[in-house]
Parts: sequence; C-alpha cells; structure tokens
Amino acid sequence: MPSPRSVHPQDDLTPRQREILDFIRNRLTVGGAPPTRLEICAAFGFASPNAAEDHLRALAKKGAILMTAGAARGIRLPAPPGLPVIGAVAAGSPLLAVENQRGTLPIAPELFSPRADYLLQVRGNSMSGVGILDGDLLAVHRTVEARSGQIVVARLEDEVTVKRLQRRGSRVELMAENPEYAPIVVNGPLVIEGLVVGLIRGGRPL
Amino acid sequence: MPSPRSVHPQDDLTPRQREILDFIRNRLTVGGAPPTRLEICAAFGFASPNAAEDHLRALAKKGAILMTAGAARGIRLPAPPGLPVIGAVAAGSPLLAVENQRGTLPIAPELFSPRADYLLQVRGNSMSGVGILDGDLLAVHRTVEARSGQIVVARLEDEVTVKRLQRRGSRVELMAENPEYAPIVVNGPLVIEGLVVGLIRGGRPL
DNA sequence: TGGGAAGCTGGAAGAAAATACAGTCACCCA
DNA sequence: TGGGTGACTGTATTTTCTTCCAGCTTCCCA
Repeated sequence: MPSPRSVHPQDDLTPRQREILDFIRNRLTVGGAPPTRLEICAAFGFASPNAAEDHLRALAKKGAILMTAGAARGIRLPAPPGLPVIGAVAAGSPLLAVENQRGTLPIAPELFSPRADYLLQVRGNSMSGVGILDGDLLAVHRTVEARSGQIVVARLEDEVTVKRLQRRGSRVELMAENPEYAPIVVNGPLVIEGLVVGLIRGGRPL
Repeated sequence: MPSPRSVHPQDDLTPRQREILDFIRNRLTVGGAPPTRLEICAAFGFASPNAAEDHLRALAKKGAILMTAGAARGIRLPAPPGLPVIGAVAAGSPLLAVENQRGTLPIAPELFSPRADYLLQVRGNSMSGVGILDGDLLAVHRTVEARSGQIVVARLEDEVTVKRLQRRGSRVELMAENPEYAPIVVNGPLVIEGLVVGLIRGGRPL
C-alpha cells in the first residue's frame, strides 16, 4: 500500500517550505503565472538558483506542487484552486452526514477569515434565524477549537450538524437558531469538525 | 483625448484573436500558467512562433492582455478576474445608495446562474426572512427584466433597495421579507437594476 | 487599383529559465 | 559520533522562450 499521503499536503511541510509554497500561491493568484527559480531567489534573498530548485524538489516530492520538466515556469498546483464541496449535512434534527466530496467550486479559501478549508451544504432550516437556509453552502475552517457562541460544524456519534456552540460551565449545548428546534444537550462524545466562517448561496435566482 | 477604449476590451477583437484570447484564458485557469509562443503554435497549428507573436502584439495593443517584456510566459490578463464590490445599499427603509466600487473579490461570475455582474453589500435587515442579513454581499445579475416574486435590486428616485418584486395587475409593490417593514407601493419611476442571484457572507467567523 | 490590416511562413540571435554537479553548515536523532 | 535531512552557495550546461528580420497571401475598403 502506498504511503497514505495527507489530504492536506501542506500539513507536513517545513516552515520554510510553507513560505515558498505561499509565495508560489501568491504569484499564481496575483501575477497570473508561477515564479521562476531566479524569482524565488530574488524574493527570499537566495544567492543560488539551486536553493530554489531544492525547495521545489522537496515540495514536489511531498505533493504540494507539480512540476512540468523542462518548461519555463512549469510549477503547477496539484488541486485545482478552489474549495471542495462536501455533501449535505443535517442541520435539522441531525441526520446522517456523508463526508463525500461532490466537486469543487472556484473560490479562493482566503476569501474568508480564517481561511476556509471546504464548503458544506446545509440541509434543513434549524439555523434560519441567522440566515443559514436549506441548500446554502457554508464555508468551514477546519479546527477543533471553538469558543462559546460560535457557529460550528460538530459531530455527535456519526451525525454531523451545524449549530451554535454554548458552554455553560461544564455543560455543552448545541443551539439551533430556530424556535422550532430544541437545544441539544451534549453528554456523549462531541467532536468539533470546524468553524463556520462564511456562506454562499447561488446557482439560481433567489 | 485618447480613444475611449471599451470597458470590455474583448469586444473589438477579431474572431481569430478571440480564439487566441480564449486559449490563453483556458491555459491560465486550467494549467495555472500562461502559454508560450510555441505552445500557441502547437494549439493552433502555426508553423512559426511569429504567428503567435503577431497575435499577442495585437491583443496587447487592444488591451486584451498585458505582456511582460523578456519574461518567459509573460502574458497576463489586465483585469484581475473577479467581481467588483459595490458600496452598501439601503435594505432597511431605503437610504441613499452610492454606486461606488469598493474593490474586487476573486470570485468567478459563472459561480452563479445567471452570471453575476457585481456584488452589492446589504445594509439593514429588511430581507432577513430569506436569509439576507446586514453586511451580506449579494451577487447581482444586471438586467431590467424581472418576474413577479423575484428578489431584485431596484432604484426609486435616487435610492437603491433590495426587495421582492410583486406585480398585482398594474400595481407594482416592493415587498420586504421582515414583518417590521411595510410593503412599498410604487407610483413613481421604478428602475430594475438587477436580479439577485446569490449571496456571500464571510470575512469573519459567524 | 492599390494600400493597409489580418494572418500567416521561415529562420535565427540572444536572453531567460531549468537543471545538473560539487560543496558547506547546522540540526536532530539513534 | 556518526548519518541523514534541511537549507543553502557557486558554477556550469543545456534547453526553452522571446523577439527580431524578411517575406507571402487574402480580404476589405477608399
């Protein structure tokens, strides 16, 4: 079995490599074309093009970039720039959620702050009070840290739900934003999957 | 006065030049980097790199592309691909609206259907019933045609507002989606500025 | 009817870029 | 106390790319 490469190749990069990758990303979005070795040298103060070459080799080996041999500016990003769309999640009374990627939308993760890692399609109207409606795509930042009052993507057993996190002392509650839905008092294992950092609605006239 | 170059530089291109431009656009989005002269030759069957060079010169002269002299793959697109963000519009009781571009967000117009032409920032909560909240960015498709029941950007005198259009025979009403706001019965001049085709909320955790 | 403009061929010079080879230095780890 | 890895310097070679030159054909239009 081949080594199970991380879903986020940038996770196992060194800090320096991450800097290089960020620079390449920036050049691709701002300038429209990937940098050359010499441009990387100029940006980081390297005296030798081989310093850049080494970094690119390392990034390519880790899957963070793709390189076209022999081509000028032959650096490409492996994943088409955009956010993966994850299948519907129960936002009504929690239903089974499938972590199944439906596709990709050409939206920059940096459009949101903190950066979005994926889009999650909402099912149900339990959060309609804060303008999250059935079918909306939520931009989610992957994290396990969430403060009380924030809207989170949470997993209870095998069910994924979007709710407002409420900590009252030791008690943890998941609050809907719709009077028709009662708060869920957590006593089983709760996993915070991420923080809701944005919302996209579209594809048809509203 | 210099010739008033069109806002859409691709409008006064020859069919062949448009083909070349489309190819460059495709390479930029699919491949991540602009093509070289020889790659253009290969794609179109040219025998000489100068055929590509001539086209690039023509495209640059017409403002459809920008070229960095001496750089490999030095072709760039003039407008950063994205949607202009228009300043806040009154979505409460209609206030003065400024058609002032604040900036640009890197979002593909084709993300919405029909295609979005600009983003309009909402002020007020008159449309909260359909999940449009204060500060949201609405994706707007520029059109004067709207059917009854659609959510439109409308101009009444000098005021711009977002409401649901309601035609009852000859009477035209602009309905809020919030019980605190009364319907507006239109008797003065009404201009439909566009159709709301999407929504983006972000920039901070919700 | 003649003169641009668009759209090409063919060739070639020189700059820009990729890439190989041979090292150095610091750090972590077994 | 090595040995591997990351992060570089310095030099050199080859390939890719840009860019220029000189021409050719077709079409439109004044």
